[in-house]
Amino acid sequence: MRGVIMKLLILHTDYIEFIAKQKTKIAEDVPEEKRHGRAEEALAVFIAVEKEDEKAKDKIAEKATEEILDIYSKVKAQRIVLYPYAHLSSSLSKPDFAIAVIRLIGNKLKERDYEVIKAPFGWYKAFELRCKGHPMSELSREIRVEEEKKENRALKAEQGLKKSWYVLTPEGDNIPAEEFDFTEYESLKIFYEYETSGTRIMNKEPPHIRLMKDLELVDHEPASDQGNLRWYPKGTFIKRLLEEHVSNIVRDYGAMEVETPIMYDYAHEKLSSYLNRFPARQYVVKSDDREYFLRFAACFGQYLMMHDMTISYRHLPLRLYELTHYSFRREQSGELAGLKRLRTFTMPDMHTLCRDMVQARDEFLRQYRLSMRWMEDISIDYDVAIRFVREFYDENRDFAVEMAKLVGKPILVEIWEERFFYFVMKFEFSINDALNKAATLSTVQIDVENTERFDINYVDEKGEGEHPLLLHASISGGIDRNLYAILETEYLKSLRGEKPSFPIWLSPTQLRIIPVSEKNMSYAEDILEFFREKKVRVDIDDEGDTLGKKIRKGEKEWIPYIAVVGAKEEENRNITVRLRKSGEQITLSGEELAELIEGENENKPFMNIPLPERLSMRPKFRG
RNA sequence: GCCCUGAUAGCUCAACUGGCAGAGCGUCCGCCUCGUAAGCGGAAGGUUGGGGGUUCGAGGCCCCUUCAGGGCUCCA
Repeated sequence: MRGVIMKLLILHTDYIEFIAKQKTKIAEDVPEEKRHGRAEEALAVFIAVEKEDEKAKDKIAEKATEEILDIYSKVKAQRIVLYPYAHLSSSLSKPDFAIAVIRLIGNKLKERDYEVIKAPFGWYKAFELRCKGHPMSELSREIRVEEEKKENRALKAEQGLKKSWYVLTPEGDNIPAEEFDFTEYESLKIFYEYETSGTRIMNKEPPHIRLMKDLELVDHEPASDQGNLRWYPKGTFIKRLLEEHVSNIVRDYGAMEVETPIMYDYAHEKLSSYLNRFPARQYVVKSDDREYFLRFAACFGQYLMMHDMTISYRHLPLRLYELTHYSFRREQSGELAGLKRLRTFTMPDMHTLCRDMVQARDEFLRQYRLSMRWMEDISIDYDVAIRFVREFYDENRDFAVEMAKLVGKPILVEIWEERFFYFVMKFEFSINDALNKAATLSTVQIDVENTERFDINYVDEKGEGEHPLLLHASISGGIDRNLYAILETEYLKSLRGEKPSFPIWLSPTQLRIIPVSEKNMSYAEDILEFFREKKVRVDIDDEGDTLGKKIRKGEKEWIPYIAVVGAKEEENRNITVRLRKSGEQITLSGEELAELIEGENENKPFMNIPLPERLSMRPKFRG
C-alpha cells in the first residue's frame, strides 16, 4: 500500500520569524533577501515530504493545498509560511522532489491570491514563533494519496483545462465560435455543438448496428468481453480492403512498415511514466508473476524501436508504420457503441521523427492531405477541427489558415491555454452520424514530449545527439470506425430516398448474375467466368427462386450491378444490367460493363469475392 | 464504472391482470421454370440469455448474473 507521502505540522501563530544561517549540501539556492522572513498572524506550515512515488506530485500538492486552506480559513489566519521541516519524517523524499512539491504548493496558494512566504529548503535556520494556543492552533496532518489504479491521471488535469473555440475560415478570419454564423454550415454546427455540449436526448440506437448485422458484416460476440466483435466474411473482407488501402497510402508516402508486440510490462520504467499521460484503462495479461498491459496504439513498440535505432539528421523525416491489429482500450462499458467505440479495434498508426518545427509542419501538412484523400476514397463528408496550445497557435496562425484553405470550408479551432497533453497541436477529421453525434476518424498530432521521455535521438551535423519532434498519425483513424462512418452515412442517404451503397471497391459482390430460368444457366456461367477473369467480383444466383425474389435479394445486399440473363441476352450475346445508383436498366456487352466497373476500382486494392460464387453454396451467417 | 431499459425459434417480433409458447421470414422437402424488390404447399425448429426464489401454476413477480441499447461520465 502506498501510504503517507507528506507530513504537515500546522501552527497558528502571532508571528513567525526565521533566518537561514548556513547551507547544507542539499540547500536550494535562494537570493540573500529571501533568507530571512517574518510574518504576523501567520499559519506556519512545517512540511516533510516523504519518500514516495513522484507520479503523485500534482495530486499530493493539491491535497496539501486544500488542507492548508481549510485550516487557514477556520482559524482566520492572514498569511501562510511554508517551512520545510525534515524532522517530521524518518523516510524523506529526494530533496529535489521535496523542493518541487513545496514550490508547487506555494504557487497554488499564490495563484489563489494568498500571501505566502517560503523558508529556504536545506538550510540550517534559526526560527522563533509564538503559537496562539487556541484549540485549533496546533494541528498535524498526514496527506495521503490512495494508490490510484493504473489509469486516469491526465484526465483529471484536463478537467481544469481552459479552452476556447473559434471558427477559422479559408479566408483567414478567426471568429469566436459563439459569434459564427453557422447557417450554411450545418454539419460544422452539429460538430461544434457536440464538442461543446455533447449531451442530448436521443433514445435510439445508432442505425449502423442494425445494418452491420443485417448485411452479415459484423456482430456481437457475447462469449467475449464487451466491445469485442465477431466479423463475418463480408465484414472481414471490407475491413481487409480498408486496411490494405490505408497501408498502401502510408507505405507509398515513405513509411517503413514494422510490427511490434501487443503487450508490455507494466513495470517498465519508461512505459509507466508514459501511461500516466493516458487516461485509458488497460487490459491486463498475467504471465508467470508479471503483469502486462495490452497496447492501446503502436506508440510503445515504435518508441522502443526508435530508441535503439541509430539515426542521423540525414534520415529525417523518418517514418515508422504499423497497422495495429489490434489496439485495446478498456473503455467504460457504458461508452461502448457498435462499431463506433470498441475495446478491441484496428488502427493504422504512423510515427514520424522530425528535425525541427519547420519539418514537422511540413510533414503534418502532407499527412493532412493524405487524410483528405482517404476521406474522399471512402466517400465520406467530414469536418475539420484543429486543437492548439495557445502559445503554439499564436506562432502558427498561417499554418491553421492553410488547413482551412485546403479543405475549402470553415474549420473548428480549439485553443488550450496550457499544454496538458504531450502535444502542442493536432487535427481531427470528424463525421456526424445519423443521431447527430460526432466521431473522429483521421488525426495527426505534434508531440513535443515523448522523444525525450523515451530517449529517442538523432545525431545532428555537429555530431551531437538531439531529441527530434514526433508526429503521431492515423491517416484513416480506426478501421472499424470507418465502417461505422460508411454505414451511418449510407443510412442517412436512405432517409433521403437514395439507395444506400458501398463504394464499388468495397462491395463484396460487384456484379450479381441472375439467370431468368434454369435454361439460361450455361450462358450465365460463361458470363461469370468472363468477369472473374476480368477481376470483377461476380457471383451467380443459381437458386430456385423467382426472378423478382432474386432481384430483391440482390438489392437487399446493396449489390451495385445486377445482370439478368435470359433468352434475349443469350441470343444477342449481351447483358442487361440493373444499376443500383440510378435504378435504370441498360443493355451492353461484357467488355463495356467490365470497363465500367474497372474504372470505379481504379487505384484501389482488389480482393476476390469472399464467399462462394454460387449462392446455392452459401450458408447464412445470421437469420 | 454508475443509472435506466431490454433479452421469447437461425432472424424480426407476438403472447390481456401469473393459466396449453405463436406468426412472418429463413432452413429442409415437394410443386412451379418464371423478364427486374417477396410464386404455391408441407415439415422440422424452443430448457422463453443463465442461476436461484415466490406460487397449485412463472415468458410475465423477487434476488443474483451475462450480454445489448440509451443516459451520465469518457473518447490519448
